[in-house]
Amino acid sequence: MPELPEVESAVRRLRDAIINKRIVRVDVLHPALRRRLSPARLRSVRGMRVTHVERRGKHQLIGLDDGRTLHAHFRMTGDWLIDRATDPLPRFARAAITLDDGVRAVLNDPRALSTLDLHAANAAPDLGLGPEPDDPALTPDSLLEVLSRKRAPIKPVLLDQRVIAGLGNIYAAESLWHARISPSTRASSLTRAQVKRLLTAIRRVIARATGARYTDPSVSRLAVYDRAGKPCRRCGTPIERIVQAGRSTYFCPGCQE
DNA sequence: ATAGGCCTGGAC
DNA sequence: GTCCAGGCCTAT
Repeated sequence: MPELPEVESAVRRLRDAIINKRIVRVDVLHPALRRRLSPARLRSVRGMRVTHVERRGKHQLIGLDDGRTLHAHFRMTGDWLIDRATDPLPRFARAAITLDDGVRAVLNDPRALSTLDLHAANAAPDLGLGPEPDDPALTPDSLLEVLSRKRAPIKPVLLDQRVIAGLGNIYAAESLWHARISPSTRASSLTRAQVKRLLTAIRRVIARATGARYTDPSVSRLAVYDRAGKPCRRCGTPIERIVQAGRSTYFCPGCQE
């Protein structure tokens, strides 16, 4: 599910479900969660009240009233499903947090790659993130400056969360298509005009996806992602799929320079 | 920069 | 069966 827009949607639903409530029960339902913390430690959030729920990039930070922070990351296929403690658990439930009013937030994740971490009070985690796409401090010039030091192709650079927080494989490709920039262009060789178009495109793509109703990044409204062989919506040239840094990249060889 | 690993399901 | 997957870390 989850790039910035989908995580933002999930955070909003989670916030509505748990803010200012007390956690009365925590269920750890998949052994892979142990990779980050023991079930006993995760269960130690029982009894805490939720003070805030925030998103940073693709990370989710859940503030507890003892000062600790529960830190969730969906990786590839995670999502929050909000239901009631009396409901049957969803098929891919990996953890469940029950609140004092009977509402339950279920971490549902078919691939079980999601992570939950717990940070001590007064220990704000360093997430290693660059600016959010809508950060006013992010400007064509600041982005140009960062990209000028990157020798890799622009597409994998856009996946580097230290450059811009929250972009993932789909919206990086979509943004490059909108900006008419080839994903193979060396980041440091982008012109200022191209960087300006790219930033505008990123903001448009993210804003539009964030406003969309959460289902999946509904394939039909995507310009290039997963459209290999299909005609470019702008120039008709068949969309190509290549692999960069181990990830699929979709682009139009006809109108992306 | 690339490959492999984490996990599992779905499409073919 | 095989391949692919919206993320990200570690090792080579």
